[in-house]
Amino acid sequence: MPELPEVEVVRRGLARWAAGRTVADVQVLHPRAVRRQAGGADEFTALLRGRTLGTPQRRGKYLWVPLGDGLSMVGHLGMSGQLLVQEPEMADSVHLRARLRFADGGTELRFVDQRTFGGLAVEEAEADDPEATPVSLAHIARDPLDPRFDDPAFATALRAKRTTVKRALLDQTLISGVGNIYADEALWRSRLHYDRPTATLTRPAALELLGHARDVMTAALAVGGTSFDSMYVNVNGESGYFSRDLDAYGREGRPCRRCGTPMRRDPWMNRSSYSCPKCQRPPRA
DNA sequence: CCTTTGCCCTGAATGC
DNA sequence: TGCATTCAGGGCAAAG
Repeated sequence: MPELPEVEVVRRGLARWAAGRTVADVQVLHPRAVRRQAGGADEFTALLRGRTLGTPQRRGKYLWVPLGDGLSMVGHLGMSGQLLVQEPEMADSVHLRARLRFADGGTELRFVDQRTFGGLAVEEAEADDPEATPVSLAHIARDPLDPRFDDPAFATALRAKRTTVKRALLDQTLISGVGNIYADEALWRSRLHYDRPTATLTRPAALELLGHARDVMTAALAVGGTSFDSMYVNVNGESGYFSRDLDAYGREGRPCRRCGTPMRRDPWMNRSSYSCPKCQRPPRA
Protein backbone atom coordinates (compact mmCIF):
# COMPACT_ATOMS: atom_id res chain seq x y z
CA MET A 1 0.00 0.00 0.00
CA PRO A 2 1.47 3.30 -0.99
CA GLU A 3 2.52 5.48 1.93
CA LEU A 4 5.07 8.29 1.87
CA PRO A 5 8.13 6.30 0.64
CA GLU A 6 6.17 4.58 -2.11
CA VAL A 7 4.59 7.85 -3.29
CA GLU A 8 8.02 9.49 -3.30
CA VAL A 9 9.38 6.69 -5.50
CA VAL A 10 6.51 7.33 -7.90
CA ARG A 11 7.13 11.08 -7.80
CA ARG A 12 10.77 10.54 -8.75
CA GLY A 13 9.72 8.26 -11.57
CA LEU A 14 7.37 10.90 -12.92
CA ALA A 15 10.12 13.50 -12.64
CA ARG A 16 12.36 11.34 -14.79
CA TRP A 17 9.89 9.96 -17.33
CA ALA A 18 7.02 12.43 -17.60
CA ALA A 19 8.16 15.94 -16.61
CA GLY A 20 8.68 18.32 -19.51
CA ARG A 21 6.38 16.37 -21.83
CA THR A 22 3.27 17.89 -23.37
CA VAL A 23 -0.10 16.18 -23.05
CA ALA A 24 -1.69 15.44 -26.39
CA ASP A 25 -4.72 13.47 -25.34
CA VAL A 26 -6.45 12.17 -22.23
CA GLN A 27 -8.75 9.22 -21.77
CA VAL A 28 -10.80 8.58 -18.62
CA LEU A 29 -11.96 4.97 -18.48
CA HIS A 30 -13.67 5.11 -15.08
CA PRO A 31 -15.48 8.21 -13.77
CA ARG A 32 -14.61 7.36 -10.17
CA ALA A 33 -10.92 7.96 -10.94
CA VAL A 34 -11.66 11.69 -11.42
CA ARG A 35 -14.43 12.06 -8.81
CA ARG A 36 -12.56 14.96 -7.20
CA GLN A 37 -12.89 16.87 -10.45
CA ALA A 38 -15.94 19.12 -10.07
CA GLY A 39 -16.63 19.12 -13.80
CA GLY A 40 -16.05 15.43 -14.29
CA ALA A 41 -14.02 13.63 -16.93
CA ASP A 42 -14.69 16.21 -19.64
CA GLU A 43 -13.27 19.03 -17.53
CA PHE A 44 -10.28 16.89 -16.46
CA THR A 45 -9.48 16.13 -20.08
CA ALA A 46 -9.97 19.69 -21.30
CA LEU A 47 -7.75 21.16 -18.58
CA LEU A 48 -4.92 18.71 -19.29
CA ARG A 49 -4.81 18.71 -23.06
CA GLY A 50 -1.97 20.82 -24.42
CA ARG A 51 -0.35 21.32 -21.01
CA THR A 52 3.33 20.65 -20.37
CA LEU A 53 4.05 18.75 -17.16
CA GLY A 54 6.27 20.51 -14.62
CA THR A 55 8.35 19.00 -11.84
CA PRO A 56 6.22 16.65 -9.73
CA GLN A 57 5.76 17.62 -6.07
CA ARG A 58 4.60 15.67 -3.03
CA ARG A 59 3.13 16.25 0.39
CA GLY A 60 2.57 13.15 2.47
CA LYS A 61 0.79 10.64 0.27
CA TYR A 62 -0.44 13.23 -2.21
CA LEU A 63 1.47 14.23 -5.29
CA TRP A 64 0.85 16.91 -7.88
CA VAL A 65 2.27 17.97 -11.21
CA PRO A 66 2.33 21.72 -11.96
CA LEU A 67 0.76 22.58 -15.30
CA GLY A 68 1.27 26.34 -15.42
CA ASP A 69 -1.32 29.11 -14.97
CA GLY A 70 -1.76 28.11 -11.34
CA LEU A 71 -3.07 24.67 -12.24
CA SER A 72 -1.81 21.30 -11.06
CA MET A 73 -2.77 17.70 -11.64
CA VAL A 74 -3.26 16.32 -8.13
CA GLY A 75 -3.10 12.59 -7.51
CA HIS A 76 -3.64 10.16 -4.66
CA LEU A 77 -2.93 6.46 -5.07
CA GLY A 78 -5.37 5.32 -2.39
CA MET A 79 -4.99 1.63 -1.63
CA SER A 80 -4.05 0.21 -4.96
CA GLY A 81 -3.38 3.06 -7.36
CA GLN A 82 -0.43 2.92 -9.75
CA LEU A 83 1.00 5.52 -12.10
CA LEU A 84 2.78 3.63 -14.83
CA VAL A 85 4.89 4.86 -17.74
CA GLN A 86 4.36 2.31 -20.47
CA GLU A 87 4.87 1.85 -24.18
CA PRO A 88 1.68 2.43 -26.20
CA GLU A 89 1.93 -1.12 -27.52
CA MET A 90 1.66 -2.62 -24.05
CA ALA A 91 -1.79 -4.12 -23.44
CA ASP A 92 -4.12 -2.24 -21.09
CA SER A 93 -4.73 -3.57 -17.61
CA VAL A 94 -8.36 -4.37 -16.82
CA HIS A 95 -7.99 -1.83 -14.00
CA LEU A 96 -6.79 0.99 -16.24
CA ARG A 97 -8.72 4.10 -15.12
CA ALA A 98 -7.07 6.93 -17.07
CA ARG A 99 -4.46 7.44 -19.78
CA LEU A 100 -2.36 10.45 -20.81
CA ARG A 101 -0.84 10.39 -24.28
CA PHE A 102 1.98 12.81 -25.04
CA ALA A 103 2.72 14.92 -28.08
CA ASP A 104 6.10 13.22 -28.56
CA GLY A 105 4.30 9.94 -29.31
CA GLY A 106 6.44 8.04 -26.80
CA THR A 107 5.42 6.25 -23.64
CA GLU A 108 2.00 6.88 -22.05
CA LEU A 109 1.19 7.69 -18.46
CA ARG A 110 -1.40 5.23 -17.18
CA PHE A 111 -3.37 5.37 -13.94
CA VAL A 112 -4.28 1.84 -12.88
CA ASP A 113 -6.32 1.28 -9.72
CA GLN A 114 -8.00 -1.96 -8.74
CA ARG A 115 -9.88 -0.76 -5.65
CA THR A 116 -10.61 2.74 -6.96
CA PHE A 117 -9.76 4.55 -3.75
CA GLY A 118 -7.26 6.68 -5.61
CA GLY A 119 -7.90 9.48 -8.04
CA LEU A 120 -6.65 12.34 -10.21
CA ALA A 121 -7.91 15.89 -10.69
CA VAL A 122 -6.74 19.19 -12.16
CA GLU A 123 -7.00 21.89 -9.50
CA GLU A 124 -6.00 25.43 -8.66
CA ALA A 125 -2.93 26.20 -6.59
CA GLU A 126 -2.68 29.28 -4.42
CA ALA A 127 -0.10 30.89 -6.65
CA ASP A 128 1.87 30.18 -9.78
CA ASP A 129 4.81 29.12 -7.72
CA PRO A 130 6.40 25.65 -7.77
CA GLU A 131 6.19 25.64 -4.00
CA ALA A 132 2.49 26.43 -4.09
CA THR A 133 0.32 23.67 -2.75
CA PRO A 134 -3.00 22.91 -4.42
CA VAL A 135 -5.86 24.49 -2.47
CA SER A 136 -7.45 21.13 -1.77
CA LEU A 137 -4.34 20.01 0.14
CA ALA A 138 -4.24 22.99 2.49
CA HIS A 139 -5.44 20.83 5.40
CA ILE A 140 -2.72 18.20 4.88
CA ALA A 141 0.18 18.66 7.30
CA ARG A 142 3.77 18.69 6.15
CA ASP A 143 5.44 15.28 6.25
CA PRO A 144 8.53 14.28 8.26
CA LEU A 145 10.77 14.31 5.18
CA ASP A 146 9.83 17.92 4.45
CA PRO A 147 12.71 20.22 5.57
CA ARG A 148 10.09 22.65 6.87
CA PHE A 149 8.41 20.09 9.13
CA ASP A 150 8.31 21.62 12.62
CA ASP A 151 9.43 18.96 15.11
CA PRO A 152 8.84 20.94 18.33
CA ALA A 153 5.40 22.04 17.14
CA PHE A 154 4.55 18.42 16.33
CA ALA A 155 5.51 17.28 19.82
CA THR A 156 3.37 19.99 21.36
CA ALA A 157 0.38 19.26 19.14
CA LEU A 158 0.64 15.49 19.62
CA ARG A 159 0.61 15.80 23.40
CA ALA A 160 -2.33 18.21 23.29
CA LYS A 161 -4.51 15.67 21.46
CA ARG A 162 -7.19 13.72 23.29
CA THR A 163 -6.63 10.52 21.40
CA THR A 164 -4.35 7.50 21.20
CA VAL A 165 -0.94 7.45 19.62
CA LYS A 166 -1.59 5.37 16.51
CA ARG A 167 -4.70 7.34 15.62
CA ALA A 168 -2.57 10.48 15.89
CA LEU A 169 0.14 9.06 13.62
CA LEU A 170 -2.50 8.38 10.98
CA ASP A 171 -4.02 11.86 11.30
CA GLN A 172 -2.88 13.54 8.09
CA THR A 173 -3.69 16.98 9.49
CA LEU A 174 -1.13 16.44 12.25
CA ILE A 175 1.62 14.59 10.35
CA SER A 176 1.22 13.35 6.80
CA GLY A 177 2.60 10.40 4.90
CA VAL A 178 2.30 7.80 7.66
CA GLY A 179 -0.08 4.89 7.01
CA ASN A 180 -0.80 1.64 8.81
CA ILE A 181 2.51 -0.02 7.90
CA TYR A 182 4.91 2.74 8.94
CA ALA A 183 2.79 3.61 11.99
CA ASP A 184 3.26 0.06 13.30
CA GLU A 185 6.97 0.18 12.46
CA ALA A 186 7.52 3.51 14.23
CA LEU A 187 5.60 2.32 17.29
CA TRP A 188 7.61 -0.90 17.45
CA ARG A 189 10.88 1.03 17.24
CA SER A 190 9.62 3.35 19.98
CA ARG A 191 8.36 0.46 22.15
CA LEU A 192 4.98 2.13 22.32
CA HIS A 193 1.59 0.40 22.32
CA TYR A 194 -0.85 1.70 19.71
CA ASP A 195 -3.51 2.51 22.33
CA ARG A 196 -1.27 4.69 24.45
CA PRO A 197 -2.97 8.05 25.06
CA THR A 198 -0.98 10.82 23.41
CA ALA A 199 -1.40 13.04 26.46
CA THR A 200 0.67 10.58 28.54
CA LEU A 201 3.71 10.80 26.26
CA THR A 202 6.62 12.85 27.52
CA ARG A 203 8.00 15.43 25.15
CA PRO A 204 11.19 13.37 24.56
CA ALA A 205 9.04 10.30 23.84
CA ALA A 206 7.02 12.25 21.29
CA LEU A 207 10.19 13.46 19.58
CA GLU A 208 11.66 9.95 19.62
CA LEU A 209 8.52 8.58 17.97
CA LEU A 210 8.77 11.22 15.28
CA GLY A 211 12.43 10.37 14.74
CA HIS A 212 11.61 6.70 14.30
CA ALA A 213 8.82 7.46 11.84
CA ARG A 214 11.24 9.60 9.85
CA ASP A 215 14.00 6.98 10.01
CA VAL A 216 11.88 4.03 8.95
CA MET A 217 10.38 5.90 6.00
CA THR A 218 13.83 7.10 4.94
CA ALA A 219 15.14 3.53 5.07
CA ALA A 220 12.18 2.26 3.06
CA LEU A 221 12.65 4.97 0.45
CA ALA A 222 16.29 3.96 0.04
CA VAL A 223 15.26 0.48 -1.13
CA GLY A 224 12.35 1.52 -3.29
CA GLY A 225 9.52 1.24 -0.74
CA THR A 226 7.41 -1.65 0.55
CA SER A 227 5.72 -4.06 -1.88
CA PHE A 228 3.66 -7.05 -0.77
CA ASP A 229 2.09 -8.11 -4.04
CA SER A 230 1.41 -6.01 -7.08
CA MET A 231 -0.42 -3.36 -5.01
CA TYR A 232 2.54 -1.02 -5.10
CA VAL A 233 5.11 -0.67 -7.88
CA ASN A 234 7.13 2.23 -9.28
CA VAL A 235 6.31 3.86 -12.61
CA ASN A 236 8.19 1.10 -14.41
CA GLY A 237 6.21 -1.64 -12.69
CA GLU A 238 9.03 -2.67 -10.34
CA SER A 239 8.58 -3.64 -6.67
CA GLY A 240 10.40 -2.21 -3.66
CA TYR A 241 12.33 -4.31 -1.19
CA PHE A 242 11.47 -2.95 2.25
CA SER A 243 8.91 -5.67 3.06
CA ARG A 244 11.75 -7.97 4.11
CA ASP A 245 12.98 -5.32 6.57
CA LEU A 246 9.66 -4.78 8.34
CA ASP A 247 9.90 -5.42 12.09
CA ALA A 248 6.19 -5.34 12.96
CA TYR A 249 3.72 -5.13 10.10
CA GLY A 250 2.56 -8.53 8.86
CA ARG A 251 4.69 -10.48 11.37
CA GLU A 252 1.91 -12.11 13.42
CA GLY A 253 3.23 -15.18 15.28
CA ARG A 254 6.82 -14.58 14.21
CA PRO A 255 9.45 -13.75 16.83
CA CYS A 256 10.01 -10.13 17.79
CA ARG A 257 13.33 -9.08 16.31
CA ARG A 258 14.28 -7.53 19.66
CA CYS A 259 13.15 -10.03 22.29
CA GLY A 260 11.94 -13.14 20.47
CA THR A 261 8.39 -13.01 21.83
CA PRO A 262 5.81 -13.99 19.20
CA MET A 263 4.34 -10.88 17.60
CA ARG A 264 0.60 -10.35 17.79
CA ARG A 265 -2.02 -8.92 15.50
CA ASP A 266 -4.98 -7.10 17.00
CA PRO A 267 -8.12 -5.92 15.20
CA TRP A 268 -7.97 -2.15 15.24
CA MET A 269 -10.27 0.35 13.54
CA ASN A 270 -11.47 -2.23 11.00
CA ARG A 271 -7.87 -3.07 10.15
CA SER A 272 -4.91 -4.56 12.00
CA SER A 273 -2.22 -3.51 14.41
CA TYR A 274 0.95 -5.57 14.78
CA SER A 275 2.99 -5.30 17.96
CA CYS A 276 5.23 -7.14 20.38
CA PRO A 277 3.30 -8.00 23.55
CA LYS A 278 6.47 -7.75 25.64
CA CYS A 279 8.20 -4.67 24.17
CA GLN A 280 5.01 -2.69 23.64
CA ARG A 281 2.98 -2.95 26.82
CA PRO A 282 -0.64 -1.86 26.63
CA PRO A 283 -1.64 1.13 28.77
CA ARG A 284 -3.67 0.57 31.91
CA ALA A 285 -7.40 0.42 31.23
C1' DC B 1 -14.13 22.67 18.27
C1' DC B 2 -12.50 18.13 18.54
C1' DT B 3 -12.90 13.17 18.02
C1' DT B 4 -15.10 9.05 16.18
C1' DT B 5 -17.73 6.35 12.89
C1' DG B 6 -19.26 4.71 8.47
C1' DC B 7 -18.86 4.56 3.72
C1' DC B 8 -16.66 4.04 -0.63
C1' DC B 9 -14.50 -0.30 -3.67
C1' DT B 10 -12.76 -5.12 -5.64
C1' DG B 11 -10.37 -9.42 -5.48
C1' DA B 12 -8.10 -12.82 -2.61
C1' DA B 13 -8.82 -15.69 1.14
C1' DT B 14 -11.72 -18.07 4.16
C1' DG B 15 -16.12 -20.35 5.86
C1' DC B 16 -19.92 -23.47 5.37
C1' DT C 1 -17.54 -27.45 -6.00
C1' DG C 2 -19.74 -23.23 -5.26
C1' DC C 3 -21.74 -19.61 -3.09
C1' DA C 4 -21.54 -16.23 0.73
C1' DT C 5 -18.81 -13.74 3.96
C1' DT C 6 -14.64 -11.41 5.54
C1' DC C 7 -10.75 -8.63 5.03
C1' DA C 8 -7.53 -5.09 3.27
C1' DG C 9 -7.42 0.33 4.17
C1' DG C 10 -6.96 6.27 3.03
C1' DG C 11 -9.75 10.06 3.12
C1' DC C 12 -13.74 12.40 3.74
C1' DA C 13 -18.53 13.54 5.26
C1' DA C 14 -21.40 13.16 8.91
C1' DA C 15 -22.40 12.08 13.51
C1' DG C 16 -21.34 12.32 18.33
